[in-house]
Amino acid sequence: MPDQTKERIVDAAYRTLVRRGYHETAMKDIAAEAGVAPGLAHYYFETKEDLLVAAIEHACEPLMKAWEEAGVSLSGPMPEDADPMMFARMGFELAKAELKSYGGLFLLTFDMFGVGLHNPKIASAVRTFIEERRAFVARITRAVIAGMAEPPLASADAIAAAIWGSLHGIYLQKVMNPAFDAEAAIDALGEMTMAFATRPRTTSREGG
Amino acid sequence: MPDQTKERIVDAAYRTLVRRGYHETAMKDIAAEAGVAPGLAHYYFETKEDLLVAAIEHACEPLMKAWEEAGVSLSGPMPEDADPMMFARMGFELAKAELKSYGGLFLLTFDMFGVGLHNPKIASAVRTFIEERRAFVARITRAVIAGMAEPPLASADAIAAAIWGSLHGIYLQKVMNPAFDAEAAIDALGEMTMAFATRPRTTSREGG
DNA sequence: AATCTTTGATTGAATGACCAAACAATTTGG
DNA sequence: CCAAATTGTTTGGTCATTCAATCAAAGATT
Repeated sequence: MPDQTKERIVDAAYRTLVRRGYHETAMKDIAAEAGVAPGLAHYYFETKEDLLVAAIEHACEPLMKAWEEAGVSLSGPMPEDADPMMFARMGFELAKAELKSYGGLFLLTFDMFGVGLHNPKIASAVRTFIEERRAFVARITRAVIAGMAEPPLASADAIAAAIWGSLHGIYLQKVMNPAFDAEAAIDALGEMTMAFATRPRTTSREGG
Repeated sequence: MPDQTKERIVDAAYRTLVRRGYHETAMKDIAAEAGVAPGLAHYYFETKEDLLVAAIEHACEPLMKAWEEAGVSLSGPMPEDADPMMFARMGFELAKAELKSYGGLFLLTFDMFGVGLHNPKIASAVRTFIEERRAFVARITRAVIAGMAEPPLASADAIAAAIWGSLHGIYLQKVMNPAFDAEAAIDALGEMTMAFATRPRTTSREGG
């Protein structure tokens, strides 16, 4: 049952990498967790890097599924008939939902970011990871902007980068300090965003 | 000249850690960069972790100095006579200025975040690092809120967490992809924040 | 049906390299 | 002469990756 074996190794990699971190996890630890000889892990995955990427993709699957069940796909187009503001609101709700269920994925992802700082193969995976998610936020942002009384000075991409960045930063604070109230922070981000999106037209804007 | 030696080691640690990353840097590499025997690095710093923390604190010094010269201190009180909105605007300008000068510090900091995920000693340094900066943003936020026509639902701490998080997330995107337009993203964050802070009083807010 | 063959899956030990930390020995400066 | 500074080696352990050998199952051949 070769397929099940590969799956078992990826699954063991996920658990082990979450528990101990990339640099503190040895290939033989993952193999042991999978109940398999060290060599077999290399039979299926040439390098530890490949296993890290596979583990993250594997761990993202349920999240992707949850989004698609909510009618959203990371890379697909946004349904044109839907209210963009409703989509934005739903995005923040989903972001809060992630907090409850995907602690392990956060750890793994942030670990990947750290490794990616000095590892080209992982760095490219990181760039793809970020780009996908930022583009997703940007699609919603564009739709919201289209409905604004006074369009913002900033581009949709820049706003999306700021919003995705905030979510990332909030997750980071949560991972680093479980007592941190990430829900409140996401609510604050949502309040700011909504206030911005619904602000009335002004003839002269203050500031220089 | 023991003091200069210690300084030389910290400086070498900074350069080496930025160039190669924590896990790819050996104590002997730092020692070599400092032109010193491996044992001497351990003479001044018991563990590699201590050296990482020291290198970051060392690298933060010029940044702190820049802030203090601008009349701001990370932990001190905010001058009561100043216009809070002006402080907020200046904060975003300083955030943009950091982009130009402190690339190495970003790398080191993000590396520290990664290491901190599974290393208690570093994790505590990370928590302190984040907490200091978030508290700084929160002080400005509190002052801004005091001047708002309609106070926000979210607390100043939650808003500060969202704003600091956004800055962090923007820096991350910049580090991972130098072509990323981080200035535009910070401008977008600033525009959102300012629009939020200056929004007019509303009797009934939409949504629910 | 019985035996040989091939191929992929799997094993576990070996390789070659690395490193943090400890330590004993030496130098320097007061 | 002493204590702090400094050296460079040793220790005791780590690990990713390789590899030769074994195993199982599916055909192929007789």
